Amino acid sequence: MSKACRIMIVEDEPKLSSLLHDYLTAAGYETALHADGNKVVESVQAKPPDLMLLDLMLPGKDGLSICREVRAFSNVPIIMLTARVEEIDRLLGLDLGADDYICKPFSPREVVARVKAILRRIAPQDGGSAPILLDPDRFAATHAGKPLGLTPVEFRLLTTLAAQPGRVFSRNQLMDILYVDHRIVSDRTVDSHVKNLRRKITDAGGNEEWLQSIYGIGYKIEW
Amino acid sequence: MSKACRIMIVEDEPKLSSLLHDYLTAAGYETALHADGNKVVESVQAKPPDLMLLDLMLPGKDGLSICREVRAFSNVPIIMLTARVEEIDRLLGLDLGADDYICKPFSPREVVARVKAILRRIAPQDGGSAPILLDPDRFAATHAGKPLGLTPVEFRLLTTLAAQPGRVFSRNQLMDILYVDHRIVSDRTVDSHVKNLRRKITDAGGNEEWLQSIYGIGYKIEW
DNA sequence: CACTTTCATGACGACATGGTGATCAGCGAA
DNA sequence: TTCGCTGATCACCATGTCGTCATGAAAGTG
Repeated sequence: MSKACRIMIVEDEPKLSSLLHDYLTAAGYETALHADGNKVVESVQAKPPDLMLLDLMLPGKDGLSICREVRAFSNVPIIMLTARVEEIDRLLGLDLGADDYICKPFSPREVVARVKAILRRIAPQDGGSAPILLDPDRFAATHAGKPLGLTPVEFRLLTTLAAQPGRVFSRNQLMDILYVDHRIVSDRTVDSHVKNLRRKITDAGGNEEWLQSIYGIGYKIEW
Repeated sequence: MSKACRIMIVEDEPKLSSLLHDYLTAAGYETALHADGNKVVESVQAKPPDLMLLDLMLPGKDGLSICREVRAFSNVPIIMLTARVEEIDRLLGLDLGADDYICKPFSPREVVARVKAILRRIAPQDGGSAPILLDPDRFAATHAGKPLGLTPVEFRLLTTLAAQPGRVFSRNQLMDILYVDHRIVSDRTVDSHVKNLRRKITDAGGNEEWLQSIYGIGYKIEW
């Protein structure tokens, strides 16, 4: 399976937390739940998530303190959930170091959108999640230090897919991106490049399941 | 009720944008204006609007690139504004992921009507009432985090029904939507797909009564 | 209740799709 | 030129998916 981003949800209202869990899971994230503020900081220390959704009002330790304490040792992105708009200004003034603030009631889609936005923003510095490193400048792809030795087309293909892990690209989309001049090539050409790419990935010690085909749809990267 | 929806208008012609602003405001929406394409993507990331009106030809970054970049992190509805009818076909072929295309010159009333239509269409998704979540990008349908593992036909069928919960679709309507090429298939084929879909829904812990048959009419989703 | 229509289900064959290796053209370097 | 590399296409096979049918159950009708 994949190494999806882990989102920690700290929210005492069960309906809200399960709603968030469902939407985030559907968007390809893993979730970790805390219904009160008691063990949150320890949990973040033990197993740091990739992002935190932190309710302000909590039984046990409140979100404000949690945010401060976490910030003392971690730069993990934090989105604060607040009950009232007016609070946001106050929180901004406190300079907690949270990355975003969302006011209840919120649409789960909006939350997912902001999560995606933040994770995307910090993605470049987050090299840990992707087992294959891509360096456009050097035109080099490496896995565990081993260079894959990709051809130009293979490199563009991998870069495209890896830019949005989990998203499925149709062959037409891939060809549009691979060939800016919109030349007409056979669908099977993509298959061929995928085949070669998979071989080079496994040759370098990678997992061939990283590059998955979705029957009747296209291809995606999942790690 | 929820607060007013924010519509982002990206249009370099001042007369047009102020016209759109006036009509949308009159219709009860808030607006955010961009006269060129330079900071649009950043703005969408920072404060996602509920819908975007995006002109194709822009100073700075063009609408095509903006659409692609926004789609990389957001499912916000996008309506593209184009100068010529012929362009629409080309844009459709590029599979940008825009939700609608409007050709200049357009009547502001028409734009407002389409905006309303799209926001109404996606509104149900915001409620969080749907127990099964659909993500076209990932080609993923999940219930409580569990993936259903749908085939392309099943995914289209479920998407169609779930887009308008409660509405009954006849088998002919479903076939029309499932097969753009209008091939002739037996009515019973729909039954088969419904059967498989129901099984996968229940396998994932869902309720098989969600997908109901209406005797003599067709099928509907009810949740 | 008898009869008809409609639906659910499992099985099966036809077909579409994906994986793979072979082949060939284009192209630059030796 | 020949060689080697890249990239595009094809043929073949395996597998997944789809459409249809037969059968029995359920729903509607008179």
